[in-house]
Amino acid sequence: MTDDAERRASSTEGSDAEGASGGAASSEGSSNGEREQPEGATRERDADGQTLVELAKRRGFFLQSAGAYGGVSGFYTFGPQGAALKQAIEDTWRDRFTIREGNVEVDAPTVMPEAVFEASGHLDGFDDMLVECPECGESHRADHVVEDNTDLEDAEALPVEEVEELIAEYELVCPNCGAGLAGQAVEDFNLMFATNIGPGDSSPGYLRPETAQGIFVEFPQLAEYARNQLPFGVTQIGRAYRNEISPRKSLLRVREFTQAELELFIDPEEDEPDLGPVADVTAPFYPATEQEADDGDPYEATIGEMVEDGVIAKPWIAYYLGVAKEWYERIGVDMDRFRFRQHLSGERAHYAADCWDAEAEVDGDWIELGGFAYRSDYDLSKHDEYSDDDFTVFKQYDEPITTEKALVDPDMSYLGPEFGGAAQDVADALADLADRNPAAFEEAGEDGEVSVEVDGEEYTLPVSQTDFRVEEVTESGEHITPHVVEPSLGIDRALYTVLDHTYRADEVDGEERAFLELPAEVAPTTVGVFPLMDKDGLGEKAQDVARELREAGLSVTYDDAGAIGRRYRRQDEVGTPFCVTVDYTTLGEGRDDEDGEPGTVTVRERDTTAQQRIPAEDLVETLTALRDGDLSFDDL
RNA sequence: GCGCCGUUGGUCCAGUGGUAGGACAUAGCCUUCCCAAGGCUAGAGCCCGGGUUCAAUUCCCGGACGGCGCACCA
Repeated sequence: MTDDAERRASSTEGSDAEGASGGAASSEGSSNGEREQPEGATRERDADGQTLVELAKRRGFFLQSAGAYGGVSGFYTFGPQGAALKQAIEDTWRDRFTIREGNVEVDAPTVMPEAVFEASGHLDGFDDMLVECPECGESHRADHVVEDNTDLEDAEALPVEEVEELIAEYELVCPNCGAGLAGQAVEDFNLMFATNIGPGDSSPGYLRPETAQGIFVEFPQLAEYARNQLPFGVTQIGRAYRNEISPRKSLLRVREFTQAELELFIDPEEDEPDLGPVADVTAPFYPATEQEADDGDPYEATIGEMVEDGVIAKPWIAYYLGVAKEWYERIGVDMDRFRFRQHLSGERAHYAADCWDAEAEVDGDWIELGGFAYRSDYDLSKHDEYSDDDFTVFKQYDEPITTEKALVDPDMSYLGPEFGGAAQDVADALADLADRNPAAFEEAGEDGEVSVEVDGEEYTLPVSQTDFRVEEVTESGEHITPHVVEPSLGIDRALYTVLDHTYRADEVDGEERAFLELPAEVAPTTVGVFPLMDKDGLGEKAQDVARELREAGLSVTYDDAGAIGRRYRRQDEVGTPFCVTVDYTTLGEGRDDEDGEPGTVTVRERDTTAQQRIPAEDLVETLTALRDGDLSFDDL
């Protein structure tokens, strides 16, 4: 999982002259403009990063943490709006990837012992040595500099001091400018946050750099819960931590973030997905071949086509790309600024057969939103090797297989006195020989002798002492290590992208307006309730309405401060899709009778600012249906 | 981590070697029966530490934080 996308994007699209541009947004006029717009309105899509960060802070989406103490780089606090939005996004992810897929969710600790990360490879893989050139200032991987210029192959495993000595000894130079690196300090850094478990430092622990290991280490028990039936999927939404050298770009590059991951455990020989539900899903794809071609471009295709054409090698990956595309669209990511990009061969981990990233264009750069990797049996095999537990499942054959098998059961009371310390090794060698070459026993006959070699020494003994025999053995199955399919999505980046992609600026009655076109399902607040003015009992009535809506489970904001237009704009800026206003007509005191029936309220839609009058007693039903997408505003 | 630039009410900015001003926002009152209107009023700020100086928000040094570039991103 890399952020190569960022690098690639900024190098091909030119440096984004950042910062100063001030005003909002680039692309004029909206595509997808099926909604009616206020007359004369020009609607701008997309905020620049500065506008968005300012809105986020001012309106309570997110802000840098601990500002009172100078702030700390790479950590953000979600404010009231942001926490609600994040929760809503997580809820839709859970709905789609856990519930609707029939998977189960777990919640593992964020701190785990060192042994877990030895097995996972993070302890070595995340521990890099850097040396900086005194002339040109470029930083290089010190271990790579040593490996590339000496016969040493595993400099990464050496202590920092030794690497420094090696650089001096071989008079190694900067790969960039050729200046000598001798005497330069080699800086050690580990991207994992380290801590101690319990008192003292005898039990080191680390904050997990990804949530996945929390699932992998519990595989033996999780397989038990799944009654050892493949395939089964385990999901987790949780925090992960990486001590990034240089956090950047607001929420897009942070030190603590939320991942939503699914680990699907499959039998690689049996389990294939049903592509039916996603075969017709279209998305922009950017395969490796297109990226490497001089005139290559992303292109639109269906999931089904991509599998048929063999571009997506693994049907399981294709399946989850389809699921993810619909999910991203559901939470408000603009599909005109979205694509699936295949990892280049040099980019993916050695165990990954095929790997695709979901990417979104934000502020002119393509950023990684999530990764879809076929991880084979890599993770489970590693934990099987490093831990005491068994990370396989027993797979029953359709029919039990009965074979003739040559077996020995040597008489240890003979072998012991005869061969002393080598007795056990001799017994093992006999078992091995029987399996490989039973003829050695059969040809010697009951009264013959058989010989095995252990550590270069030949041991000979009578066949009669080995209890050699050929038996029918019935095997009902075998132990296999499941393969893992992993869709892994970053929630924070998704949230930032949604804010960026749903930001709109237009003009209503000559006044500028900024709003978030958030899908009703994820909007932090579903409905704002206002009295037209806070007098003559309007306030009391509106309070009643708000209370009733809250009791029905809707997320409601009540506001009676200032002019009505101001209150609409407040809700627009945090993406509240609907506002309800109680006026004199509601109370049955309408002064001009053109304006609706007594007992009705106005419902105003955020995106068009259009209004409809509906009876107050229908509000719960109507707004719930609007939120859930069972009713469109135009049908009111 | 290196380099360049920056940091002034909630937000965005102006300005100054004698501790600051605006816009928007916010709160209160008045007005107004539907889109940031108007009037009056109020609260709220010079990132932190050190140095120079009679005096530092301002000048110098360091730090933190931010933007950009480089590096890093298993």
